[in-house]
Order: sequence, then C-alpha cells, then structure tokens
Amino acid sequence: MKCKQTIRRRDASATKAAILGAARTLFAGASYETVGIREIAALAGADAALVSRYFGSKEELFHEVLRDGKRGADLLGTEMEGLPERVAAILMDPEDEGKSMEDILIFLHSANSPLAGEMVRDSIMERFHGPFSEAIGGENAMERAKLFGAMLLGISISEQISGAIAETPEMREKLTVRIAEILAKVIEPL
Amino acid sequence: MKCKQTIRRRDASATKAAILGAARTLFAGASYETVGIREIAALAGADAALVSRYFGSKEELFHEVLRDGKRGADLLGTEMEGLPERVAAILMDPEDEGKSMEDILIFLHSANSPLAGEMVRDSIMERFHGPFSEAIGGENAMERAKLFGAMLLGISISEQISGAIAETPEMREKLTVRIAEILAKVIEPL
DNA sequence: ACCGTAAGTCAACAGGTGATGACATTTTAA
DNA sequence: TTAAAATGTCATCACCTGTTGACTTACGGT
Repeated sequence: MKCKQTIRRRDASATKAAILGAARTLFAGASYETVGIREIAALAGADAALVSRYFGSKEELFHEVLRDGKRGADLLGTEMEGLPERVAAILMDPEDEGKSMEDILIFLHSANSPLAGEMVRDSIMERFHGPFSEAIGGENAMERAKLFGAMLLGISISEQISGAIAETPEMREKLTVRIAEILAKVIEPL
Repeated sequence: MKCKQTIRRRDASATKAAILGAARTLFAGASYETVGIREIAALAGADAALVSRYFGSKEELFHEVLRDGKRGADLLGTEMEGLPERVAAILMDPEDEGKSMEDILIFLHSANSPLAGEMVRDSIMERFHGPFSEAIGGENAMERAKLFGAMLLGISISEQISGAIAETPEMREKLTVRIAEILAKVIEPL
C-alpha cells in the first residue's frame, strides 16, 4: 500500500506555484549551484521529478524565479519624497527578516555563478539599476543608483549573515535614522 | 612518453602555496560549494590529488584560506584619523579590482554555505567586526562597526558583480569623496 | 653514480547531482 | 460507470564531486 500523504489535491498549477515559492526561498539563501532540485521539491512538498517536468530544467526554473521577482521600483516606490526613510524602515524592520529584500539576496548569491551569473546580472540591470536610476533622475543617476543598490545589498546581506545589527528597539530606532541619513546622502546629486 | 610541462621545480611548500593562492582567488569569486578541487588545482598548475593530500580536505583548505587572510584592522589600519578617505580610496582604486577586499568577498560568498558557513561567520567576527569595533571604540562601537562592514561589503560585491561604478577618472574622484563622506557618517557616534 | 625518499601522477571509488522515461494513481468528461 | 487525460511517483541514467591508494618520476645525500 503506497500512500504518501498528499497535502493538497492534485493541482498542477498549485504545485507549480509551490515549487516556484520554495525555489525563491532557497535561492535567497544560497547560490544557484548550492541549492538542489531535491531540496526545492522537499520544501515544496512535491517530487523532485516534477521540478524538471514543470519548468524544463533547473536553469529555467531559476530564470522564472528572477522573472517572478518584484522590480526595485515596485518595492521602493518611485516617489522620491521620504524614500530614504521608507527604505531604512524596511531594512531595519525586525518582522521582515529580509523578505522584502529577497530579490536582492537572490541576485547576490548567484551573481557569480558560472551557469546563472549572466542571467542574474542582466536582471539586476533591467529590474533594479535601470528603473531606479530613472526614478532618481538628474545627472549621474546611474552611478548614484548603483551606489544606492550597493548600500541595500550590503545591509541586507550583512543582516542575513550576522543577524540583525540592532538588538534593542531603541538601537533599532537610532540605526534607522542613521541609515536614512546615509541613504539620503547617497542619492544626493554629485 | 608521459611528459607534463612542470613549470616549477618539485617543491612541496611552493606548490602548497600555489594551491592556497589559487584557492584564495577562486573562493573570492564564488561560494564554497561552487569552487571545485580540480578547478583550484588547475589554476595552481598542480594535480587535484595534491589538494587533498597537502591540506587534508577541501574544508581544511578553506579553513586555511580564512586563517591566511588579513585582519580587517591590518588592511584598514587602526588610526582613525582619515580612515574614511583611506578606505574610500581603496574601494575606488581601479588597479585594485577588489584585491584588497578579497577577504570580504570570501566571507560573503560562503557565509551561507551549509558546510563552511559557521567557519566563515566566526571568522568575520574574530577578524573583522571584533578588531574593528575595538578600533572605533566609544558607545555602540559594535553596531557602527557592523554598519561599516556592511558598506564595504555592499560596495565591494557590487563592483565585483556589475563592474566599476565609476567609469571616468573624474567620476571616480567624485565618488571617492562621496563614499568617504558616507563612511564618516557611518562611524560617527550614535 | 646510485639508491632512498620526497614529490607528483593516474585511475578508481562512493556519493551526490540534474534529468528522463516507465509506471501508478487521481481527476475529469462522456 | 468507465475510459481517457492529467498529475504524481519511482527507478535509473550519465555526469561530476571529493578523496584515496597504487604507481611513476625527480631530487639530494652518500
């Protein structure tokens, strides 16, 4: 009697979504080569064979994860007024745990992968640096956008690695203000 | 007639050093699992078997690479006067190509590895955040040191991924000043 | 010059990877 | 109800990984 506990009813699109979500989560935590198909399938509660079946290959699955991500502008908003404060608040939100910055973490972990690297670098340009430098506008917008991205990246990955920088709520508040100031300085025209 | 071009004379300590150097270079560019022993050996101009033989295992080799790295304080100096300017100059130096920040890149790429992650996180604390927060001193030194590290990390990895932010020498100069200002603000007491 | 030992090479291993095709089961439609 | 289509499972493949042992080659002391 073979009977594996199937949580959800047979539903191709639902399992496909579950796999995509699991892949997103895992790729945010480690590089393209480190994350295995079986691992993704396990987290999604599906069979490993379905990953290849539904997405064609691991590489295409990863591509789909990238396509599925939010654009930087969607996350941060295009309204420049109060942007540093908004972003700082997201970065320091203890509930968030880097979920808002998931795309950035995915970028980071696989940007140097021999197989997925080029894909990632294109995606960074198209989905982040591009729209964001447009939102900033003015002279040297791209340079300032890249610097801004570098800050987000640094803080996000640092928190993922070493845990939250701020431990107490008061410290968090102070740091939020500080980071907002820094980000404002980053965007400031050169 | 088996005759492989042996560049250097037979010298165990020299090959060991070559392997260590190659490993350092490659681990700065990709994660612990992504970099293969055969790849390391090829770059070092040695046989793959020697890697395991001389270092015991890939894990121990990686450990050695970490131990071999400079301490953050060595690289940046403990003299606080003019530190932001100095660091900014290193970050924007087009000749450097992230070589000074190699340790940081190594940290970054393998910090989330299931096998090497813990090792790396310990190393970050011991070799970077620790001495650096001591050098900064004052209240909330650790928090400011972590934020400082996050900036270095973000800029280094961003440059490695997308190439240099500044393309012209003038732009580079402007950005160096800007980054120095930012770093100064980061260190500033909370 | 020779021989022992250090240094390097090669082939093979066990285990893990992504991928695939045959099979089993559930769902849907007639 | 029953057959066909859709969905999920399993066993297996070829390849790649880190590691090891047996082998060959080169060096240095006598």
